[in-house]
Amino acid sequence: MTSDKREVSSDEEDTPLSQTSKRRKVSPLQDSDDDISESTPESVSSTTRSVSSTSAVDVSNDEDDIALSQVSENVKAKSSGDGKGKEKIKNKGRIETGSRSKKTKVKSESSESSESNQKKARSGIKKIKQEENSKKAGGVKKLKKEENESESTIEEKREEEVDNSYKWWEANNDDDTIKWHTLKHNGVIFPPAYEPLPSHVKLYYGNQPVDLPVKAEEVAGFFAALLESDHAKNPVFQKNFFEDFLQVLKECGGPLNGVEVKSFDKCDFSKMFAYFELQKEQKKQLSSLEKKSLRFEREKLEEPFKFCELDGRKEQVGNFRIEPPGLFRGRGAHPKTGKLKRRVYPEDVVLNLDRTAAIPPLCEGQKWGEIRHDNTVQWLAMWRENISNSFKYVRFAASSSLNGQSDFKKFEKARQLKDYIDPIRADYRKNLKNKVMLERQKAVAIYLIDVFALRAGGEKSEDEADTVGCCSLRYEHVTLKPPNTVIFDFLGKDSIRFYQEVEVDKQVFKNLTIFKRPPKQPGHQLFDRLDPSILNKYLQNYMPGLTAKVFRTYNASKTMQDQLDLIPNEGTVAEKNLKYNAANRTVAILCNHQRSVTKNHAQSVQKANDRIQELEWQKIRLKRAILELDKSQLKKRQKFFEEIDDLTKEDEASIHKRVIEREIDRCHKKFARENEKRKSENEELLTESDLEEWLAKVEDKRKLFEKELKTNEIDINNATIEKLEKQIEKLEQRIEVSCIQLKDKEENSQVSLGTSKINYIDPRLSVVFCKKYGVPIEKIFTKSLREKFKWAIESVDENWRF
DNA sequence: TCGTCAACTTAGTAGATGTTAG
DNA sequence: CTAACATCTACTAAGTTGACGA
Repeated sequence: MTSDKREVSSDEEDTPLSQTSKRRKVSPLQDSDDDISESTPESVSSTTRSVSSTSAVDVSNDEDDIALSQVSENVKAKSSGDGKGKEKIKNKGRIETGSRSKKTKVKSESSESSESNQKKARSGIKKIKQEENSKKAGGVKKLKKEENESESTIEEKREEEVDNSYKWWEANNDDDTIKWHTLKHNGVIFPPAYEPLPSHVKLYYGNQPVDLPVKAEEVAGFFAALLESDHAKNPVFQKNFFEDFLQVLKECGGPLNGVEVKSFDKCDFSKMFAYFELQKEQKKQLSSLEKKSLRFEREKLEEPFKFCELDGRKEQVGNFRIEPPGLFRGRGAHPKTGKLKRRVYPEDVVLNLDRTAAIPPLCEGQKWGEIRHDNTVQWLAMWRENISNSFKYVRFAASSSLNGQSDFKKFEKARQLKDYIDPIRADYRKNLKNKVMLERQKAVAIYLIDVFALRAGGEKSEDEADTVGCCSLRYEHVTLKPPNTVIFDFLGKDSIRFYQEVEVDKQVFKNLTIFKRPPKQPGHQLFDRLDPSILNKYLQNYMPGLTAKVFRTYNASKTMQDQLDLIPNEGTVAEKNLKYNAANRTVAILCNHQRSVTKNHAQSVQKANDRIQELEWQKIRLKRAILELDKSQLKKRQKFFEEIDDLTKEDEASIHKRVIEREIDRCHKKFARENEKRKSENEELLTESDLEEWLAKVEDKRKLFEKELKTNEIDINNATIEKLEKQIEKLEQRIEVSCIQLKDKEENSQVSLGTSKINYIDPRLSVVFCKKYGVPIEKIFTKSLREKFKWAIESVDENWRF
């Protein structure tokens, strides 16, 4: 289930060392590289070790640099010998995130004036606030925007339709700070109350059954349910779970039968686990009718929550169910993994809807945490979660107009980058030699982001998994191998490993060397003067709205376009589909989108290989048969018979064995199944002798194979050369198909195509591909993707290019 | 100027559902 | 038809980013 792709190290220890509340970055001494010697007023000291520069820009930084020696304690230092054993130096002064003063800003209510939004100012649109407007839903009239660069201004469509066929992409929707004018919905679905276990199912401590209070039993159950998963084997998970479990247990007065639960190791959850398994099994056993009616009930319950009304139109809601309580399943080496995720109640939930909307009813005695009317955001409800104290949102579905619009914007922005990318690239190449360290770091960072599709890499707190992106790369994540090879090895988002050995630009290599120069050491930031906000601010100078992540979108879509361009318009739909997937895969690899190999991947590859080998064997047999009919063929068609001795005797024997075993197995199964059926229909059962009979046939076959192996002679019952050749041809086709499928399977086993398809590849590329190549869109986009990308499907002709 | 954080986007996985080989 | 396998969806964790406040 879990693959080795995600690196987990649970042996991490926080060592409080310094009192500094802030993480300090370490900078190498000013660059003395040969390539910076021209003098500019700004020029920086070129003395290697001492900082003598008085130049404007970098002085202060240099002073920082001097302070280096003392800095190590302020630094998030990870000494890692083998990359496994990590040691964090924790910042003591960290503030507990929990105690934030909650300033509820009510944007929508407050007037125009408070919103100094540039976008608004620039576009000079009159905001139409929800209040002013809610009555005339749909009849929204906006002033036209004068400076919409790329788009021709389409006349505003004033549609009254209250269905979901609203085509926002045909409307002129220029303001996105106001997300809606009216918004009505029915709230959220809360998880069902906990149902206590039957009294015979218990946690055991040692061999004593423990009578847990209901609340504690629930928590124990969360763990029990995961008993056979990797989580339950993770010591951090166990520890966090157990702490929270004991806490809950204490709060409800301890076990009812006085057992003292102290040590995790003595807890035996297996009875509980077995019970859950049993329940699962029973659920599976239900008749299809029962299942159907259960499903029907569920649908009925969910129906009101599935949709909401936005500006008078019906739109789908995404995650309308509140997340149920459970154990937090953090990814990678998350320090909080296993902690109890508490139950969310109505009073924890903030609803967002318009002023005139009916407030969804609750049960007697319950009330919503807050009702808000904020039309500048696109969430319907939210609550604060207790693991990292952040918010969870109930939002629109992916197919909603609002999400579609932001998607569209995202891709348009990425497309826009086309027009700026050349100067940007020229600049960062140039700046690789900039005398100012900060500029150089920017240049290298953008290079990495552009070329290797790294993420921005924001700073993370100590109570999250230690993962990095570009700006947060540390000394130990980059290994330099002269002349210009770099090995990246770090954990990125979701603790997915990024490992690449690549050749880089000479100057980039040089700079990385500088960035790693002593006194820097493992644990120190490579880009000690950089963070995403600095980088993004810099990027904005090139193009409004340009940020680090746009490069990923741009490069992904650009790559896809290039790959699609290479595909010849020929072959079957299936073949084209395969080619599309290959293109998709290039992108996924670029973005490092991985997935874990499935539990039985190896096995299924083995199976497929066996299968192919068997086909080969059959083919060879047939060829031998031909030769038996006509020996002279061997000389005449050497090529045709070249693989005839490919299989060793051992290979052949093992194939025989496999085939025979499979057939025997099949006989047994068929026998069992058949009798099962007859039994239920009260027919006469097959007897053992029937089975014997089948097996005897297989045995005959086995003997035949055995003989064949000895004599090399094939039993040709009245086959002709022509017939044999026909069969061979068929086999060859099957072999080829199987090989392609296998290859595809192997290549895809660790690569996840979905993420790039959903988030990075401009869907219009896929639509154009389908149109041009006559591939049905259903082959490429699943139903939900077709809904999400409706705007692309309906708006593009086959000449469109990214 | 800086840190914080709300809001939105991107991410992999578990389990449901659909498909197919046998 | 059934099991095995592939595919899809729901779920929720984990990123990025701009706005905000001190």
